[in-house]
Amino acid sequence: MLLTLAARQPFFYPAVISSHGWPQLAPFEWQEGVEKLGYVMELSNGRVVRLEFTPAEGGLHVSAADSLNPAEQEETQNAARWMFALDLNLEPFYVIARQEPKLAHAAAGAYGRVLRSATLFEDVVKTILTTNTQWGGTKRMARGLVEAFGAVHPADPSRRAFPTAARLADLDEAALTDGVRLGYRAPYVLELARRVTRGELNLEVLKQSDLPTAELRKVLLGIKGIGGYAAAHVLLILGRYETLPIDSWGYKLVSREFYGGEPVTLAQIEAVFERFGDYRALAYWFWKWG
DNA sequence: GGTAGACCTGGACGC
DNA sequence: GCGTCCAGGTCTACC
Repeated sequence: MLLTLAARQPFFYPAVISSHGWPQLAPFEWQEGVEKLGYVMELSNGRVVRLEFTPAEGGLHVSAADSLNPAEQEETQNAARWMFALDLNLEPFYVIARQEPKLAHAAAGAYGRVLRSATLFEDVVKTILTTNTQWGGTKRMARGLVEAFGAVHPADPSRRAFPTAARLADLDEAALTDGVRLGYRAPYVLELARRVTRGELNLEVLKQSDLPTAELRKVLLGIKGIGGYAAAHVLLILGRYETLPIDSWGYKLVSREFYGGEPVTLAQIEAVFERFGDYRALAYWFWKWG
């Protein structure tokens, strides 16, 4: 199966790939040199497919070795549109970016789309895995979850999808601490999976939510393990850019760039980016540091 | 509302 | 090989 999906212009495939570290997290599989992003996805009917994303003229190619029926094709297509934010209109951001030398590259190179996973559940879990650990730890934990609990691709048992909330909800905590070594994050992931499975928290509706960003942020902060940084990161994924996802590295960058290396507070960082209004998180995320 | 300490892991380092 | 220290956000208890 090969689909060609048109993107709202401007669209630049490498800009999405390099938007953050997600291509390095299972079940993504980035193939350097051939510009190919693999992804194993469990469809709503339980079927596991392996997709490959490559750049196309004006958009994105989505290919699968598996043959898909029309409903499966539609689900795959919708997932790809979401993951690459093909319909996102970033022109208001580019208008701002063109006026700031440190952001001009973003407008010229169509930066601003942030790669997403197929489900918001997967992205929230991965965001929890980025907290209070180094990047190597995040990769290890994501890989561990996929290898231990992801649904197997039938034609290639070495490849698995990201585990669904329902699959994780059935586990006991020891499976996540002793098995995947999530550490103290294990109860957070477990509680999130159980809330989603019980229907107490519907993350997927947040993708299209009309809630004001402040309300959306409250919902995210209600998830154990999601604090200020993580909520802002999930909001960035959702296309809400009013809050800044500042981690400890971000403090260092802003300190060096704007405050002569002196220690800075979050309020000082927010003051720097306030002038970018509703697009301040994109301005921070794609700022040309140094 | 602000702050201190605990949480857990892997890596770096010294012995 | 072993022990110690540190980095990395969030939670909870406390003020």
